[in-house]
Amino acid sequence: MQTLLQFIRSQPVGGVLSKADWGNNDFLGVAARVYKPHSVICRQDDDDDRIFIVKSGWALLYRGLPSGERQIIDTPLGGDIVGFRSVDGPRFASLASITELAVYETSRKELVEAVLSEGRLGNKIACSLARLNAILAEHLVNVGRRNAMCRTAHFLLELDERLSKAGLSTHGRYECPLTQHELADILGLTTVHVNRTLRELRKADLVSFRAGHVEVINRKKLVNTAGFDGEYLK
Amino acid sequence: MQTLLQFIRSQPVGGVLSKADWGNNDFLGVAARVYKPHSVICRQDDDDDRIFIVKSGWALLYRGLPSGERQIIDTPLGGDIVGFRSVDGPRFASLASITELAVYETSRKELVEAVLSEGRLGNKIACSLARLNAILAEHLVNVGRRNAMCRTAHFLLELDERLSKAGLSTHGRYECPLTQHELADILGLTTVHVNRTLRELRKADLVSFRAGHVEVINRKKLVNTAGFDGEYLK
DNA sequence: CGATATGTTGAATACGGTCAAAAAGTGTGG
DNA sequence: CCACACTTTTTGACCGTATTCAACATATCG
Repeated sequence: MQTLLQFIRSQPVGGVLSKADWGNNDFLGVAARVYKPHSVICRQDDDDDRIFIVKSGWALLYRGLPSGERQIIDTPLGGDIVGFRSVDGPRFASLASITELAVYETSRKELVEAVLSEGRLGNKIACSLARLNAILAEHLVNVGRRNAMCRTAHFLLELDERLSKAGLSTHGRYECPLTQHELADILGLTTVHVNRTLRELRKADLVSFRAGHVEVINRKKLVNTAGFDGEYLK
Repeated sequence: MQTLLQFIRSQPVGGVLSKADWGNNDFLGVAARVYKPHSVICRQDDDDDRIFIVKSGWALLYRGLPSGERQIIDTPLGGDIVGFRSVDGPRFASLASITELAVYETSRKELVEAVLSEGRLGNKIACSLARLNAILAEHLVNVGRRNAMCRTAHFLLELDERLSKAGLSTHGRYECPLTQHELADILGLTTVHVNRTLRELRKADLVSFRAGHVEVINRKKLVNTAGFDGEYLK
């Protein structure tokens, strides 16, 4: 289980902060909160300045369009920062829990103050945002230049890699609470086509996703068809 | 013309750094460099740790795929940071100039050191990365959930907004050195389809892009069809 | 058990891709 | 200034992946 302290001490800052520096849970007005499954934690266009660091559980960060469609930007997992913006103003994405979700909450104001007075935290935040950048860039490549098969394969491998680090995936097997509809909104596809693509991936003995359980069957072939290189997740 | 000092002093840090704090051009081992048009400045998979801050000119940040296709991640413009990663290791994107490109170059090592010792810089970097995040997220929405028309319209409006801030666009008119092929790699389309889409946008009297010159014809209608809201660019 | 969300399948359609060729623009050197 | 090569833009015909629409099956949950 990742705590805020662990987050701050984790790579690449690598434990330069002592426990005494920060305390454990009560550092910079941070509140630990737990949300029920399928709660909306913050809404696009809201004007609060809360910032979240995911402790455990699954969440969705998404943008809704006037047409009613939505694009899921990311599925933040343990240790990920959500909601840090360059300036104050209305949020441009919503955050919702899928499973029960534990988060640390602080405010932009407080976090910026802490960053200003403690360079190590600033560095940690910057690195964390840089990683998120890399993930978003890869999602962009996925949606922009890979077909449904590769795209889906790639995302399932990304999840495997991200969950492995939290000990939530072993030997290519992990629990994934996403529905096919949510998967579609992540991959820029329709629900129907996601369904067909998953069937093909199963038939081709590459990866199986059924009843919330993902199982990588032939990693070599899967990595190859996805064109996956996990370097960007470091 | 945006200088590094201006970048650091710009919103949202807003001039909290005095000129004396940083000097002008010689702060943290920064070298100002100028690249010729169509130079490759750094390559995907290279293992150097250079970081760039764009001073002036147009650049492309892109990822190549095994198939030979590529997805352009962003078109960094004045003040944007390029190449900051969470850890050392091979780059996952290439950077190339389109026009003559002036950049400040430093290294990850030096920048991190500076961030650690000076919170205001850390905050500035974090905010800059947060803004880049928002741009990438919007690109993802664009490619994932908008059709060719909206997508193209949206991107041309984004450029208008970004260039306006640098004084490079007035009254919806700006010079854009991108080829239709490059535009295609940004939008996740083919060159042929970009060509047809631009023709339609022109015929619909929304926006015209010819011979490197963009002209917003009917902003209201254009904003509407694109579903554009520039909030994310702040 | 009935209601609602999720998953599955088929048939028809459309948006954007592929292939191919020509036209227009740009730059270079003789 | 023109000839030549090359890049960029434009257009047409055809094709394919993913969407749309519709119906039904299967979980899930109060």
